[in-house]
Amino acid sequence: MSPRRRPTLRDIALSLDLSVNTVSRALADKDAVSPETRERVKGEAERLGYVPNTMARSLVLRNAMTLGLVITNPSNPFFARLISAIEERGRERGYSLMLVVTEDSAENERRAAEELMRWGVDGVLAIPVQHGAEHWRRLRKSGTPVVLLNRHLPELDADVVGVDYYAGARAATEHVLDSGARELYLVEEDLDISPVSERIRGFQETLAARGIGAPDGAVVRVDAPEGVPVSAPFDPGAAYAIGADLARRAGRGAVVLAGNDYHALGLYRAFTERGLRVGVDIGVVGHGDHPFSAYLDPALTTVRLPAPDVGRAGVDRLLERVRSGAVDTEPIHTLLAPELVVRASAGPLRRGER
Amino acid sequence: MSPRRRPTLRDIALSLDLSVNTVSRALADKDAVSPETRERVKGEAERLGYVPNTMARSLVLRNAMTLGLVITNPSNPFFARLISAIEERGRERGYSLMLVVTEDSAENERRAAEELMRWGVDGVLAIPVQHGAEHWRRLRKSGTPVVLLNRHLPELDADVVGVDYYAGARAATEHVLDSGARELYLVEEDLDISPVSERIRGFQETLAARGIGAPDGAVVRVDAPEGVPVSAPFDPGAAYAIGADLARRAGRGAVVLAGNDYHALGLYRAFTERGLRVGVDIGVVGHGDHPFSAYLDPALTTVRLPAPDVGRAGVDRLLERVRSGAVDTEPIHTLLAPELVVRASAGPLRRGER
DNA sequence: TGTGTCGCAGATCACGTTAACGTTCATGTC
DNA sequence: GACATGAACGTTAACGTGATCTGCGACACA
Repeated sequence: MSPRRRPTLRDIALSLDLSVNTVSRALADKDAVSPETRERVKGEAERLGYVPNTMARSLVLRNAMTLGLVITNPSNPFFARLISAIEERGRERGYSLMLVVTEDSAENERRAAEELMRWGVDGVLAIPVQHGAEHWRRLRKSGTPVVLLNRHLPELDADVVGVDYYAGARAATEHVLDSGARELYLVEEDLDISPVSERIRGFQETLAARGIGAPDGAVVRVDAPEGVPVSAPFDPGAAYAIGADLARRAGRGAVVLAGNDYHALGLYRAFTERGLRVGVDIGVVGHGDHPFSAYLDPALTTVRLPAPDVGRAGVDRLLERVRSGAVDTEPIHTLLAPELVVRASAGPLRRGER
Repeated sequence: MSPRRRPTLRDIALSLDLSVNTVSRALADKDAVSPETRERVKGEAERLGYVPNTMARSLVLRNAMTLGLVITNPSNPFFARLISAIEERGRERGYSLMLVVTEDSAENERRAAEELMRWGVDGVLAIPVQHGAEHWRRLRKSGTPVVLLNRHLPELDADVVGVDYYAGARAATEHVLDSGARELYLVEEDLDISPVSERIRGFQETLAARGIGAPDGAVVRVDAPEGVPVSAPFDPGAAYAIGADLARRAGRGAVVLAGNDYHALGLYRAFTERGLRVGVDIGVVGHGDHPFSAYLDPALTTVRLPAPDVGRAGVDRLLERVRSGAVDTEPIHTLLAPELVVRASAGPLRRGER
């Protein structure tokens, strides 16, 4: 069977001896069409297997009914859930989703913005890389609203929908302090992004507020995976690597907070291999509540992130911008509250005698 | 600043007193344009911030330069990596990606096919749900090639690019038998899809080939998450739930093969809670080599899936169909080889006295 | 000088759709 | 019978491109 041309309104019109316009109106259920004609048109459309051409429609209506999603890495479980939530919410609202993956490369992101601009998407949701916002500005100047997801961008005054990582870090830190621990460490990815800096701030301010001094080098940076093959998933390896050092420095009863659960997992192994029992000799708290975390041994105390809420709120905010056409009014920041999930990995610990 | 209309070819033409056509040719680097004119045009385009309109171009060129990806659940780590690889490969080839998430719902999938048809995408990659292929057939009949990913669909004669799960299950089973175990179980999701049936076949045929009888109910089905909230990630819970029963039935030295690493993780906990030491008293083998698996305690012996290769091969096959226009010729099945990763969870086990 | 050729540009049309505006014709009203 | 009304449809233009054809001047060559 030859892949023949798709039938168009014109084909229906020709076959019924009507004008293209009448056919269009009939199918769109607009008035100025008699019931009989409407039926005939719909029947013929069905018979011919007519499918409307969205691009042609978008061209004349000047709206693409499409949202762009620029994401760094779908293998981050939080981002994966974000994708699902965004796609679903958009679909409910009648929007298709164009996805671009940047792998945290500024150059890729620049090209992504350019491409979405060419498509004339109605709006863009982006988990931005840290540097460069000129492309986002250009996008907005052309009338396309941009909503930042999960990460704040100092150089760009745009709406942000994300998680209150500061609160998450505070809650985790306070919980650990309340359990009696006094020697705390924070392991974070070496990325200059707001979630990391906010968690660090939450950690440090909580300690300061309690008048507790952090040990030297309490905040440990883990190399961000660099030059990794594309689509490489998150990896506990980097945190594992620094776990050895941490195991040496930390006294009994110390607790290590990790910027994400994968890091926590790397620490588990590093500590276990050195004979430290997680949750007994040394505490670990994660961040993210990844699907595996509840099933680790010991079950990981961590901070649950409201991924579906962030996704939905992001879409809603974006569509509100699309609707109002107000691209450049005062940006709104929406930070959704995470929730501390207390399990077993943070204690009760044996207090330090060493 | 008002979100003013995007400049078009016409604006450049007007401003330079040229025809739209000449401007188009100049920007497209075609001949029949003098070098000076070309420079003037490009300069003006730059100055006005001109961005070509992909939809208009696609309309006249009758190709969308877009691929559709229909996926069940991005939270499956294997699928997440697939998304990355597909997006990247497509982008390298100049194609954008339209993503639709089905959450394994046949109705969603039907609508996804319809929507992609309306967009007139050049080709579709799909991880199909088990039932109903009429919408894929319609898509192909309209000239849009469809390549199935990871799952085979008996009712549809389409290209398939996936993983040789049969071989994966064979390799895992043989490894376990070679280690001396004789009591084997297989835990699989209760989904009627080819990866599951192929793994079951590989498991059973390997046992049969070695003349080893499988215990009653050796193949255990785990409830597929149903009615779960959208964007729910994979969950070890279901496997954990049946782990209790398995722990009772299985003798010392038995080994449980799991259909994916999340199931393996659920089993870890179920066994551990009952005092069984994984890798010592009872073996566990996973499938998927999820990023957390190497760091479990004990490290999970599992089957590594070549996600990036599947993604790239899928795009390549699809684009070959697009190029040749041969939508209905003999379908090609490409099964990529997985790789057994031997770690600690499958033994050496204590042999069964019980 | 005529003729062919080449470089460069404009004119025209097409892609498939929707919107604004016209036209036709039956019906109703006074 | 003159005129307004309104339903049902057609005509035309437009969205922003790209392809094809045509036109025109300059130049080389016989």
